Amino acid sequence: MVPRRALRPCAKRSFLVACIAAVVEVVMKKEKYNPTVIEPKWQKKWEVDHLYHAREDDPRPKFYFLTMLPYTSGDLHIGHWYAMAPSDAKARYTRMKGYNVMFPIGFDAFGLPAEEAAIKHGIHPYKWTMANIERMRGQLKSMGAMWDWEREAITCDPSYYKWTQWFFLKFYEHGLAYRAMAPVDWCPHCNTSLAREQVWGEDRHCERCGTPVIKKDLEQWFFRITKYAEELLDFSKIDWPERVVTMQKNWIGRSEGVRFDLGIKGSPKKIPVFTTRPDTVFGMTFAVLSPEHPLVDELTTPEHRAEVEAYQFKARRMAEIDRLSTERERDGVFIGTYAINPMNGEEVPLYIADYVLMTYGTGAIMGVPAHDERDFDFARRYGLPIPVVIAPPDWDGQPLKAAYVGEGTMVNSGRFSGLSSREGWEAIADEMEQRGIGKREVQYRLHDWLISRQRYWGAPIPIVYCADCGIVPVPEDQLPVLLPQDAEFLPTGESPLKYHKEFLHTTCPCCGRPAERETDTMDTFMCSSWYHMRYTSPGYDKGPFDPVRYKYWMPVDQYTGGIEHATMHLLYTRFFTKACRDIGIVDHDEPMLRLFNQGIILGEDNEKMSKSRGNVVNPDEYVRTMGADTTRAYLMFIGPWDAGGPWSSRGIEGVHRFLHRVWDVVVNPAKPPEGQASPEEIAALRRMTHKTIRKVTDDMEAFRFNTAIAALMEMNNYLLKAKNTLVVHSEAWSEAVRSLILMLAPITPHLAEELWERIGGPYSVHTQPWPQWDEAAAAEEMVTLVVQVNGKVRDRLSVPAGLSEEKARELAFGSAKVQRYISDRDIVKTIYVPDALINIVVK
RNA sequence: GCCGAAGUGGCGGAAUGGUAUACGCGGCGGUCUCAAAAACCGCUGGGGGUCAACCCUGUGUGGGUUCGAAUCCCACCUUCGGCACCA
Repeated sequence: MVPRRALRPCAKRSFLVACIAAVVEVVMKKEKYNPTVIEPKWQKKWEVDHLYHAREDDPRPKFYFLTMLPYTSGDLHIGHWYAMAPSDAKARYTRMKGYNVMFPIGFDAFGLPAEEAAIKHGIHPYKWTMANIERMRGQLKSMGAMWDWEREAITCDPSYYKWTQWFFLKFYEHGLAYRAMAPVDWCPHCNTSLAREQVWGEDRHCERCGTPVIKKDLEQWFFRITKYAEELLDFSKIDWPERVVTMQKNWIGRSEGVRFDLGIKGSPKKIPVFTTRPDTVFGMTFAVLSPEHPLVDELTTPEHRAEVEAYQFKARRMAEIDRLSTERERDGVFIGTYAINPMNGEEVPLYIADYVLMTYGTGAIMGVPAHDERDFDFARRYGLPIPVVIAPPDWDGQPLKAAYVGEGTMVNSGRFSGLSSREGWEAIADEMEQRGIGKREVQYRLHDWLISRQRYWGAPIPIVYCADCGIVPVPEDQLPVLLPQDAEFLPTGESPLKYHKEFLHTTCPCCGRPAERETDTMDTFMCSSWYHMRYTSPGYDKGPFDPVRYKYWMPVDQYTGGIEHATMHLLYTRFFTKACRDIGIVDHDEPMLRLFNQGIILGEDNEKMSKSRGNVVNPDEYVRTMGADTTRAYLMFIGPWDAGGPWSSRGIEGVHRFLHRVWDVVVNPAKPPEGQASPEEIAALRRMTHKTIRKVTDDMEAFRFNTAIAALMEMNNYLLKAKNTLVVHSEAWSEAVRSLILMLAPITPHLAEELWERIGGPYSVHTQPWPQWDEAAAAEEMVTLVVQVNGKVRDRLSVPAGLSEEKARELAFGSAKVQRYISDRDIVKTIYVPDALINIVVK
């Protein structure tokens, strides 16, 4: 409080004026909208009444509405609000439409930031995470969303990760989890390996910290997601945004081709290669192995060995360090051996080059410079011939200046010459298959999912390594493998588990002799791949979920969240479901039937919000000053939800004013003299009400919150004018007010509940059915008929709806404004769009 | 480079073949006030006009289809997002 004497004279005066105004208001009984009072009041009541607890014995059809769970980073920012408030509005709307809606919430609680905090501030990750959850719960509750808190799940809780480990064991048992030595992406800052999906951008940086990654050879655990590559390309059972579907398709990267064997001069060995262009095989003038190809050593002749090994060394260093160069030279080294083209018996030099990746196809390719850009560059560099075998449509027979990768007519291709490249593709593939030297094959870009993380704060991988028994899964009845509480966090970032003797040393579950535990933990995306399953029955302890309740709720009917998870969480969770189905744990194919991706909320300066830019919006502040309802409604009003957009502190004030005016319409209607409004006035009011219900219903269905709110604003503006007229005494007025409150309920739940109570509605507004519109009441009696001459608007006429064409034409031709443009011209024709427009075409 | 989305007043946006700019912000004018703020009421794309009627023009740029195009087609430009030698 400011001491009284600190007030300057003018401040003193305005204080007095404010006091007088307040007194006047009380005397006049004009009550003001006060969200800071009504919001906590209703939140408390809803909680006490378990208003949002979803039950399985409800007779209405079930609807599982889910929003991606938040990560326990510590503070709820406006981005969380943007993801959750509109989603809550849609869930509430769905409930009012007659569904038994479950809208759960939980926390994604494992992960690096907790561990970083431990290293930096000496606070245990568990404590840090739990404190954050406590704080976030309070912030989430201030939003007034209809979350069923009784279903809350926290992924770092042993009662949760026990089942994460259980899923791992099931996957292992069914051959879907395996351990392999592989060159993996390693973040030198986070000191852990990463899945391919977590490495981003041109410079291949770590998704979390931005540090460029390096390659490291490590023994790691993988999930066999590639087994599902083909099925994951099938989106026919789900209704997901095209954007996500495209991204997943590209990520999986299916390509059809032929795998065939190249011969080797002076050796019975074969080199399998993969190509998507078997039609170009006669244009092969060299072949290339990846530097890491297992045959390199054997096929390198002594006189080339030194050079080859130097290149291999260089390639390896490149893979580890030099990842920033975008303009990579396509160089390589001849290894002294010749490969044989099985189609024409030609001998071609065999190279190694780092543009051929060991991780795709067979790690070896045929080099067809005329019809592949990379091969073209390579052949140019080493002076290799570039014969054309697919003639471009208007080819003049001259050497190509660039690779031609399109379709054309086959030339210089033996008996295949003259075929179109498309026909030749099939013909050559057929011949290779008949001769037993090749086979049609589908390749995917997708790699298996690397789940090992060399960090502490994750679910331990339930595996024991025994000198005698090898890899031994921890038996189910010994789950969970608990994370030790007393771990030491080293600033080197190395996993504390490695140095925790009691954790590391154990006995083999198989033979009972001393053995060591796996010290890596699981990728947190493993935890979030099944959290939606857990929500169906969170306390259940005989399995990850209660099969009966699971069957009732699953699959998720509507999922919402950010697009950034398109090729990570959203792909993993689909894989997870399919894997569980094949194991027999679940009986459906897809986890989430419909998906909606919200956009990103930007700072007031139209830039991405960040502390360094100083453009971060704190939702708590707005909740304190303007209320949660205003903040919710404003976020929905900014623009289309999937587009995101910049925050505006002026914009939110506009929405706040709107809510004040709603309050004014409902709580403080004027008192016009007694009397009856005219039938026309009543019809007009009803038209407004029913048109608005129709518009808002359509918009809510399609997630168009911005235009729904605009329609409610229009209706309220109408009511503000009407409230001084006699219509306030009519049933149409009560209907209008009721409808307005009901339509606001999903968007501004506290305000709606308060107003609903004040008009005497039965508690709660959120259990009321959504209002229905009457098409007849919504229909316009008079419409504006636009009169055009040659497509230019020349007049606007107010006419009764449903006007006949003849009558419309008569009126249009009767218009003086129109006559000016048609009087001395020939009328070619008229076009009539009922209740909208008439266009007179003249010459 | 390839793939995808999008370009509309001063700003966020609305309109997906038929009145361009709904709704909100901002701005201008007014009411209330000693004054200001708040609130409320008007006006508000640009240019012209005897500032009235009215006219011209206008949805990234240039073409096209159509009686009529922000909307459909072609080419280009810009911005954002995804992919990164995937044979």
